[in-house]
Amino acid sequence: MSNRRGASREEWADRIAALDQREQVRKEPITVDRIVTTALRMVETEGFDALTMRRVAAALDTGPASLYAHVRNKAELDDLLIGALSRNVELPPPDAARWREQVLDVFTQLRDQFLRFPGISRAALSAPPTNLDTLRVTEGLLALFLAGGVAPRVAAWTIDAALLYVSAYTFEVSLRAGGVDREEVLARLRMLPASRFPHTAAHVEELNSGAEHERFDFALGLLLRGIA
Amino acid sequence: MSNRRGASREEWADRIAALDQREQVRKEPITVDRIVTTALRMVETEGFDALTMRRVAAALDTGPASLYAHVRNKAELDDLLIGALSRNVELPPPDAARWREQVLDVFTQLRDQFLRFPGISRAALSAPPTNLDTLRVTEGLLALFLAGGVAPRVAAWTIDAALLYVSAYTFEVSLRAGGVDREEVLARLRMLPASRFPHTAAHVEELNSGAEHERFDFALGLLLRGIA
DNA sequence: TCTACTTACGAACACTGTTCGTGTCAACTG
DNA sequence: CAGTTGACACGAACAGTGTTCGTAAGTAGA
Repeated sequence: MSNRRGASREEWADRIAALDQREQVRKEPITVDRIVTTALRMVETEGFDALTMRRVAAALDTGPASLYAHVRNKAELDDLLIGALSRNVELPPPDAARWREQVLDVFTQLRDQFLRFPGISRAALSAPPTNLDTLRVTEGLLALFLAGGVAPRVAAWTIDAALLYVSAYTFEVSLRAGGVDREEVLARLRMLPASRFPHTAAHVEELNSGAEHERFDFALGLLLRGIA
Repeated sequence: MSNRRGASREEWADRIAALDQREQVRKEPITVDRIVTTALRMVETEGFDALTMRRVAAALDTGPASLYAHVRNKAELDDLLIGALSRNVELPPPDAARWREQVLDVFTQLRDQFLRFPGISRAALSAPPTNLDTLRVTEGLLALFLAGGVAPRVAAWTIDAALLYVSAYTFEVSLRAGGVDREEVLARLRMLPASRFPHTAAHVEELNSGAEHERFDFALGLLLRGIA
């Protein structure tokens, strides 16, 4: 069994293999943090649809099975991404005098974070309402509303509505960005028969107007203005 | 070539096979309508996630490839579903005196249609803005707003915001329905440390309140009240 | 009767998330 | 120091997904 030459050969091979392993494989063990940052970079550059367990694993030079030791699910990974994204939102100390302004600022930060990682708002809509990092944001928002003298229930429901709107808005914007362009939509709308779509045809330009985030500001203004 | 006996045998077999075919296969050819109604029933009973090309095909006693002769994509099928759903929405003739009431009614119809087909709001968010059936709904809404004396641009943007909200709201409700129950969420929220989440902890009950569609009515009320 | 054309569909491709069993290494224990 | 334990890594595979290709079959027209 123990041929001395054979053994020394195996040792030899092992040592050579160990040379590469020490420098490449064993250098950086897989951690949750590395998974999340890799996934985030992936979403940022290629969109949420391009985020698959296999591609994250490949970016970490391993197979998909290795990820499941650190992350329960793809859903949990999505949740972690939403958390990491939420941590980028800065919460201002409440200033009762300009609470509406501060609230709008937080929602705008959230909007920009969602747009920075295209398509991730779908994960935000699916995320459980017990994510600690998103709860930090709602806590901060609640502080601003309460400082402004808004009743707790009204504050809670308004925050809820605005968060839903921000998610849906950014989701749609992300879709449009990679899909059909505005000109094509406009051209098709102009083809509508005035007989069946009188008002739409008459106001096509206004329907399709709203550069940048005018519609966003309008909608949030509506929500905040409605509060007593 | 033409052996009479052999020929008659083949004919015989063909006729027997034709007996079954005439009654089963050839009875109902595949059409777009049959695909859509089958898919809708499937979404209604099992949710949008259960809607796959393969399962629709199986319900029609065929393979998935057969669907692609009538429907370009899964995306197009989704679009057709949204169209069929939109056709269920009744548009009232504008009555300037009670336009807000009428608008709320249309959005409520839309909400209930979305909830009737759980998860389909995701398709609604992804649907192109040129779907003729959804344009019919927005045309009807536009008519109501304009009859109420609302400026076209304000009307268009408010409709847009409200549609986004309805989609997001129904999507979330559909998720919660099949997922974690309210009690579990409440229990977890009650565990939050008051040191880090003072306002959230203080108003847990109000945050989680809102039976049925109270939050929905509240949000739409906010949007409509914000209009001059 | 023979041809042209639309429809139907079995099989396969390239993906997806996820699990099982095995391997391999590090650190604690005798 | 030797040996065992336990956590981590991962190749291979499973059951799905949307979609395409090439072929078969049936209907309609000449």
